[in-house]
Amino acid sequence: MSELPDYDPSAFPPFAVTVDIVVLTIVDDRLQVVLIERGAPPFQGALAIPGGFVRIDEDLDTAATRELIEETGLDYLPQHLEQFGVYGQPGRDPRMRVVSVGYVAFLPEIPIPEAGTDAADAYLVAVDDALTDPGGLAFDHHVILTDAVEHARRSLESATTATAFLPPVFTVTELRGVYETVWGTSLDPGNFQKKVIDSEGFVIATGELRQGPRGRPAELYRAGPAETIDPPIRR
Amino acid sequence: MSELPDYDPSAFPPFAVTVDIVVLTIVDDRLQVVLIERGAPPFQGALAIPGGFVRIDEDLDTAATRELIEETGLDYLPQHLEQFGVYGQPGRDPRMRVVSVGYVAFLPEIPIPEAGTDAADAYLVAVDDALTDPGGLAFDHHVILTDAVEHARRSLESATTATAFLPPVFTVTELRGVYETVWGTSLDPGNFQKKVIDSEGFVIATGELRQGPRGRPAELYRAGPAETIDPPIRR
DNA sequence: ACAATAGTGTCTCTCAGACAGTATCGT
DNA sequence: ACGATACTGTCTGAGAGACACTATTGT
Repeated sequence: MSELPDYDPSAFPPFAVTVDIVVLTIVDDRLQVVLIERGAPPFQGALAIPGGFVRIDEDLDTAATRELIEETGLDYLPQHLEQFGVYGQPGRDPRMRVVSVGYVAFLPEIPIPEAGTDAADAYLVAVDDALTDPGGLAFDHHVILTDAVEHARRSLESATTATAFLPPVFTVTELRGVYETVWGTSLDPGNFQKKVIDSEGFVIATGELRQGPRGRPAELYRAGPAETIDPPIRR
Repeated sequence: MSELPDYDPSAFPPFAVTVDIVVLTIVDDRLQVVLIERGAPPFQGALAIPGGFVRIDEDLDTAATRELIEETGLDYLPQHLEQFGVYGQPGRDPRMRVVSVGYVAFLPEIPIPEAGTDAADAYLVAVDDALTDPGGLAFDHHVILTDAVEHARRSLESATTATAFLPPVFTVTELRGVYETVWGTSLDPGNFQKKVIDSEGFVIATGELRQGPRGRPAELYRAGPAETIDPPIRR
C-alpha cells in the first residue's frame, strides 16, 4: 500500500502513539533528568523516561505539554519543549506496536516532586549515571535519552535555549555554567562574557547587581528576544 | 493516563502511522520535489507528497526506504534518507487520526518515472512552484515540504549531504551548483574551491579531468568518507 | 587573440582563544 | 593587604570574503 485513496479505514494497522518527555535540569553542576520507576511489567522496577498515550483528539505538542505538567507538577507553560525524534522499532514495547515521539524540555532548578500525579515514583538522576549501564533504562530509553542530550548540546550552540535552564534573572557566570555542564567542557570566562554580551538580543542587562559569597558583585541579566546566536558558540 | 503499566491494550486510542517521503533532486538548476496526483477524495486531483502506511511489523526507516523505492523505481539503497519531523495534528487527515513521520531524501538527477508502481501519476515539480500557493498541496503537505527544505538547507551547512545530489563523480563547480540551488544564493567560485578542498575527507580527487563545452577542463572528484564539515560552510 | 571556465594567491576583516590587567567585593 | 570573583583590553592565529591573477581549453 503506497497511497491513501485505496485503503480501508477499518483495516489500517493498529498503532499506539505516545510522547516521551526528557526533562533536563541542572542541579549541583550536573545535568540531571527526571525518570520514573516502573511499577508493573515489563521492566518492572526499572527507571524510564516519563511519557504517555496521545489522546485521540489531542495534538502531539499538547500531549507533551500535558504529560510534562503531570509528571513534574509544573505550574507554568514550559518555554522550551522541542521534538527531537521518533522511535517506532517493532518490539520496542513487547506488548504491542508503539510509536513514540520524543520531546526534550529544559527547566531551571525548581522543586521536582518525587512523585507525579500517578502512583509512580519520580526521581532526578544525573544523566551520566543514567547512561552508564546500556540496559539500565526500560525499553529503548537509553537511545532516546542519548539522542535528547545530543539534541540539547547542539541546541546550545546556535540557539538561546541555555537561558531556559536558569531562573528569570541570572548572571553571566551562571549562564556559562549551563554551557560547561551540558557540554562537559570548561570555557574561558572572559571570552564567554564578551561573546554573550556582543550577541545581539541574547541577554538584557537589568542594571541590578547580585553579591555572591566572595568577590565583585555580578551584573544581573534576563533572557533577550533573540532565539538564535549568530555566529554560534562553538564547543 | 500518564504511564504504561495501567493501560488496557485493547482500549488504546486507534492511530494510523504513515511515512511521507520528500524526495528532492536538482534538475535545470532548480530544486525539485517528487509529488503524486491524488486519485480519490479527500484532495482528489491535488498534488501530495508520496507516502504510505507503516506495516505493523516494519521499522519506520524501512517503511520510508520501501516507499521511496516504490515511488521512484530506485534500484539502489538511498544514502541520504533522514527523518526530520512528525506531524500528528488531529484533523490533518479528515478521515481518521493519522500520525505521519517525515523523511527527506536527496537524489542525483536520474530518470524519475512519471508513475510509480501504483496507479497514481508522479511528477517532478520545482519546490518554489509547489510552495507558491499555501493551499496548493493536499493535507498539511505545504508545512511538511517547507520543513523538509529547511532541513535540507541546514544539512548542507555542516554535513556532506550535498554530494548525494550528484552522480558518483563530479566537479567542484557542480558541487557549488548544488549549494547555490538549494540555498538560493550565489557563492564565490574561488573561495568555495579552497573551502571544499581544505575540508578533510569531503571530496577525493580522482586524478581524471573532464572537458566541458568551453574553458579549462575540470578535475573530477568523488565523495569522501567525512560525514560532517568542520568548520561548517556558511550560507 | 579572445572568451570562457578552472583554479590559485593575496589582502582584509571578523572572530575565537589565550591571557594579562583592572574593578569590586568579603575577610 | 589579600584572595576571590567579575569584567575589560590586547595580542595572535584561523578562516571567510573580496577580488586580482594564472592556467587551460575551444573558437
